Amino acid sequence: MIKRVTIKEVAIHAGVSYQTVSKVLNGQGQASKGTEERIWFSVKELGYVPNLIARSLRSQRSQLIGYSWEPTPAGTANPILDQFLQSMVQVAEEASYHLLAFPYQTGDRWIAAYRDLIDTRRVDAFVLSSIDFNDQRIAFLLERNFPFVAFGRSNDGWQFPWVDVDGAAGMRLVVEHLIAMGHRRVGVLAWPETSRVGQNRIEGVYAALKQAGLTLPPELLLRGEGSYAFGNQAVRTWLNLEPEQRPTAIVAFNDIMAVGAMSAIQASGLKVGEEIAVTGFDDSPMVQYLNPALTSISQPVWTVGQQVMRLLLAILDENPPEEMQVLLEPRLMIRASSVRNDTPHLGRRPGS
Amino acid sequence: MIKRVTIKEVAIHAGVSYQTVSKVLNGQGQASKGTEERIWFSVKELGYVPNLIARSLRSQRSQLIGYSWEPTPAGTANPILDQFLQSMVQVAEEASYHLLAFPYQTGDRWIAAYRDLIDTRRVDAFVLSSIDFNDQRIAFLLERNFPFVAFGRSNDGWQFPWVDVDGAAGMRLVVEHLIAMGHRRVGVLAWPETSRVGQNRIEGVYAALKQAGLTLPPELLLRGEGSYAFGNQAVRTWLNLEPEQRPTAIVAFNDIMAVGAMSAIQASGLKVGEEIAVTGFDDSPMVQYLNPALTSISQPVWTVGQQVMRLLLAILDENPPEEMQVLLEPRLMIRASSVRNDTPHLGRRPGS
DNA sequence: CTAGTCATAGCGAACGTTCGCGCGAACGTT
DNA sequence: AACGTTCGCGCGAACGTTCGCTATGACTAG
Repeated sequence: MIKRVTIKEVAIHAGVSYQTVSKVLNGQGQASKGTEERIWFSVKELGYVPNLIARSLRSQRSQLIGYSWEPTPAGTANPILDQFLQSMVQVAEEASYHLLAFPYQTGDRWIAAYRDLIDTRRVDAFVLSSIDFNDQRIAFLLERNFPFVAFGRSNDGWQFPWVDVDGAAGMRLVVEHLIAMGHRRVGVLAWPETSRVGQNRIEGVYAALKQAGLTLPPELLLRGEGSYAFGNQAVRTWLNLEPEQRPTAIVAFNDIMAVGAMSAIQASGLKVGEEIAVTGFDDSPMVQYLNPALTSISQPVWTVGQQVMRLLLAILDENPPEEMQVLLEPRLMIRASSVRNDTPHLGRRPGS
Repeated sequence: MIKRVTIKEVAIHAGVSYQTVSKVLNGQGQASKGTEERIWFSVKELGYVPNLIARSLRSQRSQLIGYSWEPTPAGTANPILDQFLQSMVQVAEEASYHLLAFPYQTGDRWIAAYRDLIDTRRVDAFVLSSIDFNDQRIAFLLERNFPFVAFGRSNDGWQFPWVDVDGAAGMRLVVEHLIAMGHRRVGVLAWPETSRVGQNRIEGVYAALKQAGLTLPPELLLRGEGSYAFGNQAVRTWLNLEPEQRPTAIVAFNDIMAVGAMSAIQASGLKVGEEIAVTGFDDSPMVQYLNPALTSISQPVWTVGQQVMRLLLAILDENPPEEMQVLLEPRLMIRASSVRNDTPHLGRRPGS
């Protein structure tokens, strides 16, 4: 590798001390018009670029933001990773920060990962995702007073900066839509009770039902790990009920369960959309191409990523905004899986 | 933030010079058993962790590897990003390297991004993906003699380290499978001729056909941008041909085109799998749950990521292996979309 | 005319490491 | 007893910056 040109060589070339070059470069304005010009000329001439590591050593800032995320289990996709990363990286770069990816650790080894990155001064802050109740990462970082922003909420008692999508609002949209389509018995494929995200979403379901004077019978609420198999099995159970006991619409907390549900319905000879409505959550890229296309909730992932990073940069800049909590609205994507053919046009175009 | 403990404080605590501490820490073995123990004790006692930035400044290595990837267009998913990143990050960490993500740039602004990261000494190497013919990133890095490893091949004339999946082999597997299922007219939904990946794959198709004494009539080869719409439209065209002119099997170069194809077939009242076979490429997570499940080619993404990183680390370690080019075999996932119900069991279980 | 102010620029030090050199003591050899 | 080797460790310097203090000269105000 070629020898790099340093600030000292620029100084010699411009006939000043290297400290003066530094000042001009950082706009400290302690130089006459003439020397300033000479220095800038030398910089161009020699192709000088400041060494970020030396700068970091001096400033005690790495300009790096650590992020680690839960790998998706085999056979499932992470529908938001790409956008989330791209949006964060883009915003970060404008402030000459970069994202440092580090391995996800299970058990209690994650703590060593975070601690090491802090102690070695490798990162200035963290971004967290997949937040749950009593999230120990948050407890840890709060205790160490180390900067971070979370994608997702945790315990109500904890004060920390987060950006989240309003899952309750999303479910309200879905359920209101289904009620508008004439459904009265809605089956819900939900998360385990321990899930913070799941609790939020189920509240939205209850709220929308209540507003319409409806209830959710216990047998129409099934909780599971969000797999195809679970969705499929759950719906088979429901289809074995007496016809008037069956749900006429099924609301799944993710797309993959919805797909499992659709499959079970179709296997029983019923028509999804026509006879039983199905909805998902996340609006995974492929669901618009299913047959029928799946109604789903689309999260504003790009905005989430941007906001997370903007918030974090503001905090790092010692310039935190008033509002450290940002709640974003999801969008309902109405498609054929929840609309009967004889239903009039709804205003929102399905399919995109 | 709390004041960090430095090597000098350890030295004072252990009653030696800080340089001696450094030597013990790096196993230079210039210390007696006694002092060594004292130093280690002090390290534990004070909770000393070396400052990576200072170390970097001295060693002129950032221990960071830059990676930037093409964002997927809206409505499509990146089926391999998660695994690719996770596998790389995991291997990198074992050698105390980390991955630095930076924004993807279009036009010719990408060059500034790579140049800056090199010039500011922010990264020690790069990983490249989405490689094509005459890839200017490769030309640039080769010229600057800057370390990198590519996921994908480029011009045959260029010598550089890469890891790739044998797309030709993948297509041979698919086509041989279809031929074994009795198909003689295979329609191909391919990439544009300018695509390096596409060229490789189409060669596999030709090879398999030739071996079976078959040919690919020009009208059964359509090239496009890999979208649902393209796959859908192309198949509609084919279905308008005279019955004996139609393909009985359709091979798509990605899953989303295959889904478009399936949709067109089903819309025409034909049965996918039974009457027309369809296959995809990438084995995107959801395709196993389609109805019928889609036969596809699965890339060993995890292995690719590991090999890319191992190769890169070996190069950075000045210890490059003999073989700087690694070609990995994909797997054919046979599912219902390419198998008639009356076909005997095939040995490989569909569905996973 | 003198004292104070301001613009300009230089200098020393520091950030936290690692590396190479060299010194003194202990040890073994003749 | 004199000499060479080895071991253990300290010291100075360097990596490439930035920051704060100070020195110089010119200009301004009283």
